[in-house]
Amino acid sequence: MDKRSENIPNIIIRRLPIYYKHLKKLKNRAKEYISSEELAELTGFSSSLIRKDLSYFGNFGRKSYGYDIYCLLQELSIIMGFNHPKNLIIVGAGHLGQALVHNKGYEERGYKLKGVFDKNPKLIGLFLDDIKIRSVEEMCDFVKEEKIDIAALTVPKGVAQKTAELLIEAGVIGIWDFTEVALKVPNNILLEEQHINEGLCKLSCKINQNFN
Amino acid sequence: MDKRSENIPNIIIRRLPIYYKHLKKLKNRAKEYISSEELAELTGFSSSLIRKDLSYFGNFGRKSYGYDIYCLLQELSIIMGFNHPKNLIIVGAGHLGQALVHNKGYEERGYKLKGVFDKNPKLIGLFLDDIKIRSVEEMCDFVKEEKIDIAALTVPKGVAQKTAELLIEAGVIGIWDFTEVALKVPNNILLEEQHINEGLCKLSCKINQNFN
DNA sequence: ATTAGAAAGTTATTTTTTTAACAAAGTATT
DNA sequence: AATACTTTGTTAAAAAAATAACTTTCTAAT
Repeated sequence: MDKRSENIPNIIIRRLPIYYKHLKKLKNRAKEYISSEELAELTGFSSSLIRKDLSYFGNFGRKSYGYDIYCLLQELSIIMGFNHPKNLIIVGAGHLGQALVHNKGYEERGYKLKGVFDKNPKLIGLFLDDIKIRSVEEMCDFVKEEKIDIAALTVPKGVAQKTAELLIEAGVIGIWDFTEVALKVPNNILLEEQHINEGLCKLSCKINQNFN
Repeated sequence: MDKRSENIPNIIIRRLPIYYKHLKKLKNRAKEYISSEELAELTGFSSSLIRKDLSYFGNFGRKSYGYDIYCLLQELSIIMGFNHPKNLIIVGAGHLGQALVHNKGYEERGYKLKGVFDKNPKLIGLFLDDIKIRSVEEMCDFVKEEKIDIAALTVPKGVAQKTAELLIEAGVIGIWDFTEVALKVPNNILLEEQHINEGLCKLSCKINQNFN
C-alpha cells in the first residue's frame, strides 16, 4: 500500500465508505468498469473529487476505461483495513445493544463480535443468537484475555464515562459510542460517536430552514 | 430569528448539536456563563470557530462575561427548530426499529412518535410501550391522515428503496435512513443517513493507519 | 499506421473553512 | 473617574478542500 495512507485526511475517510457502498451495489452488473463520471452520478460527489480522492492512494484506474469495480472494492477494503482482524464487544444489552448484536456488517469489515455485557442479572446468561450475555464484572478480564480492540458502548448515560474509562484501562483502542454523552477519552483512543439524536437535530434544523 | 438562518452551511449545522450536547451537561452548574474558550475546551473546536459559528445567528454573548448557558441552549433550540412540532413514524419493527421506539430524544427536539409499522403478521398488533405496531398496508394512509413529516427507515435492504418511494409519495418530507442502502430520493426530500456500519469503517480505517 | 475519442491522473484556480489578530464594549478595581 | 482586564464580534490572513482545466495514456476505428 502507498505510504500516504499513514495520515489520511478525515474528509477523505468519510467518503471512502460511501464509495464502497455504491460500488458494492454494482458488483454483479454486466460492465465491469466504472468511470469517475458515473460514480459521481451515484454518489453526488464531483468526478474531479472522486479522481482526486482515489489518486491519493494510488493509480487504480485504467485510461479510457475507468476503474475496475471489483479491483476498486478490493483496494478500498485494504485502505479501510477490512483485512485486518479486529475483536469487538458490545457493552450494554438493552434494546440498542441487542439490535447491534444482530447487525450483519461485522465480518465483511474484519470485525469479530466476541461478547456482550450487561449489569442486569435478568439478562446475564441469556443468549442472543450464539452470543452469551455476560456480567460487566467479567468485562475487564475478558477485554484483556480476548484482546478486544473495539467496544460498542450502549450503556445508560450515567455510567457511560466510567465504563469507557474501564474499557480503556483494560486495553481497548477504540470506542464506538452510542450514548448521548460527550465522552472524554485520551487522544490515543479512537472515538467514533454514533449519536443518533444528532441525526434528528440535523433533520429538524433543515426542516426549520424551509419554514422561516 | 435572524434571516441568515435561511441557508445555514452544512458544516455549521453539523456542529450545532455538539454545542447543544455539551451545554446541556452544564445546565445546573454554579456559573451561569461560559466563555468561547471554555466551550472550546469541552468540544475540541477552537474558540474562534465557536464565536464565528454563533455570530452567524446573532449576538448571543455578553462582553467580558461570555454566553449565558441557559439562553444559548434556548437559542440553539430555536435555530435547530426544536420548537417546531414534527410527526415521526418508524418503518420496520425489527431489533433496530424497536430500539428506536425506546429512544428518549424525541420530545426535547420537537418530535412526536406517532406509529410503528411492519410487514410481519406476528408483530402487527403488538405494543411497544404505548405504541401499537401496525401493518405496512396502512402506512400510506396513516402518513396522510396523521401528517407525518419524518419516517425512520429500518426495513430490510431489499425493500428500502421501494418503501422510501411510498413514504415520499404519501407525503413525508424527510427520511431518517438506517438501511445500509444508497437511497435515491428527489432533492426536495431531506435524507439523513444513519448508517452505523460507516462508523465501523471509519474506526477500521483509523486503526489500520497505525499499523502500516 | 494514423487519428479521434475517452477517461485517468495531475496541476492550477477558485471557493470554503479555519485560524489569528484586532477593535469595541462592557466589567471590575483602584 | 480613570485604568486595566475580559471576552465578544468582526475583519484579515492562512489553510484546506473542491472544482475546473489540462496533459497524458490508452483504446478503437478507419
